[in-house]
Amino acid sequence: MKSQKYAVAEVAAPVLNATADEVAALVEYPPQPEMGDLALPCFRFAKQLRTSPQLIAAQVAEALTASGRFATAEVAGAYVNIRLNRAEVANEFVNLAASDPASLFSKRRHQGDTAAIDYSSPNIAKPFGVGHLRSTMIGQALARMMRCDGFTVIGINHLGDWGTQFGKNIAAYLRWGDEETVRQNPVRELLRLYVRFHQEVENNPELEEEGRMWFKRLESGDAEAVRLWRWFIDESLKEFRKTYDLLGVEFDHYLGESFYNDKMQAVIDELRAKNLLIESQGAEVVDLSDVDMPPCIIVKSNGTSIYATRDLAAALYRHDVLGANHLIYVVGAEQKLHFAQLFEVLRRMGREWAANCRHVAFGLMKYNGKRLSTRRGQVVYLEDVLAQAVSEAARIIEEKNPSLPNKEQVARDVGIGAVIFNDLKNYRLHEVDFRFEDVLNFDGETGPYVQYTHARACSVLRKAEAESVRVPERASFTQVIESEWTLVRLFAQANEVFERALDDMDPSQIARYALDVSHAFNRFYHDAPILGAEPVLREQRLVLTHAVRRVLTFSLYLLGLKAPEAM
RNA sequence: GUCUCAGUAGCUCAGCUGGAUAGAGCAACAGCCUUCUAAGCUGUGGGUCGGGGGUUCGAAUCCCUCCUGAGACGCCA
Repeated sequence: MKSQKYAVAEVAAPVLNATADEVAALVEYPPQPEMGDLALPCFRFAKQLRTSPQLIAAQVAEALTASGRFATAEVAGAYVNIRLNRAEVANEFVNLAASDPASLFSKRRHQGDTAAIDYSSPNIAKPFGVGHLRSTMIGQALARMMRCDGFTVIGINHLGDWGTQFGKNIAAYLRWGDEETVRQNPVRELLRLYVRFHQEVENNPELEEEGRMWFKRLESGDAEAVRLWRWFIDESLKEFRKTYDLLGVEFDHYLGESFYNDKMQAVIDELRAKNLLIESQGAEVVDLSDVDMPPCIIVKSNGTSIYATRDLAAALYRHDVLGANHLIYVVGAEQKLHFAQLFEVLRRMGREWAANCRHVAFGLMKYNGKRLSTRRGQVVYLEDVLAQAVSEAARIIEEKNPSLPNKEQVARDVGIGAVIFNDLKNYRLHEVDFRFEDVLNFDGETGPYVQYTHARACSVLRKAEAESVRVPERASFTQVIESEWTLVRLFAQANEVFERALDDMDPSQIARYALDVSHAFNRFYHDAPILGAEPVLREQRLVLTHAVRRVLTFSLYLLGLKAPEAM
């Protein structure tokens, strides 16, 4: 709709003694569609032009009408309400949506840029819970959105595969575990041992020392410690990959924290060489008091490094070795300060690309209003949630469409889609309270609703084919009824929605858009015959249906959902 | 204590860089399948936009203040 806003602005600007860009920024959508397609409020020109806003609006309306570029331009108080030439706009956007939905959304503003996105990043030997869905799916959606906007995207799974917890894991395993049980159910068994460790430590404090001892051995390369550690990683990854396969999530690199063990000294050396390190309470830190931030600890008082050092090494690796000039971190909001410090230190190290680093924070996932504690063994496994959603989808298919071919696959696509969409539809910074009743409800503003709408559109197109009705590549629109026009307007807004979603790093805006298109199509489907319309109208409506189908497929793709053709 | 984020209908949330009577979904109730998939469509009820100030022609939106909740605040990541 940008081009239409600008067209209005071009004509109105001379009347308002302002530039077209200034005016274009003021053009908005009227609250009620009956008022018009676009509106220009004229209040703020009153002072400069020394006339009433109403009079200014009248002059603007006159100029817009005289230009002949719009269907109507009417005054309503201080507003000018503009109606567009429906057939013209429909010809432009419906045909574009039908032929090339990616171009409908994106102008590929970032051709030539490379972005490394850090997302999902679960901890080894810990469960993959519902909480990990957030980083995983927001990251996956952003990866696709950024790729669509021209970025070369590098997806990185920054696995938590290092730290003192592995000393505890090893100690607990050696005391109470056995190979066979772990092999059968690695993550659940390792968690059980880990939880037991924390329980027993209450009465038996020397266990802590045992854990520390095993981590020291691991650090110094002790064969037994390294063997067990690697084994935990392998077993955990096998399970994680199963979940990623279900979700359809992919990474270019699995690079755990341990990968940077030998890359941190260089960071420390560089910071020291650049005189950024100062001694403080026995530790070495970068002082950030001049930007009102607490110091960033680089070397602990016991001489070892810390996560900030590791993250600096990882950032340098992503830029210098992987060639990324934009670094994106899809990590919980609780690490906000840490990333602010990290980016500030990078800037002080002279890395001008620090300005392109972004922490895409998200709110905590709670369960029945409570925070889950892995350490206490409170976990809702994502694989259990997905399985329940899939069986609910299967149940509904059995009830509504038992003759559907490919039932199992569709149940998977829909059930998993419901879980993903439920997570992506809300603003990422909000905390989400995970509740099965919400996730397993497939009515209303849900993934299955969008998928169902897509399947409906597919069904019409299939039926056309079966009746040997040709669906042309493009149509020439003549008359456009209200319910069609709502769809056309949405297509015309796709680019604005997409760019805002990307600038805000907010997939929920794509999800809302898909819901809007779905609702508009369902209304159209209900109101107007498609196949039953007379030939000229039938042709337009089939192209419109095809456009809806492609726009929904594309939106669902961006969000990481499958688009079954029947359900 | 300081900082950050959030507070909109019974519940879950939209509301774009301030703009016209604050919108959806769920839940409740009432309609719509001899016609392209009813996982749909339509309608009804439901709101002092946390409270109070301020800026403005105009504030859910910006500023101040208070209340509530969450998170962060040096050797976990």
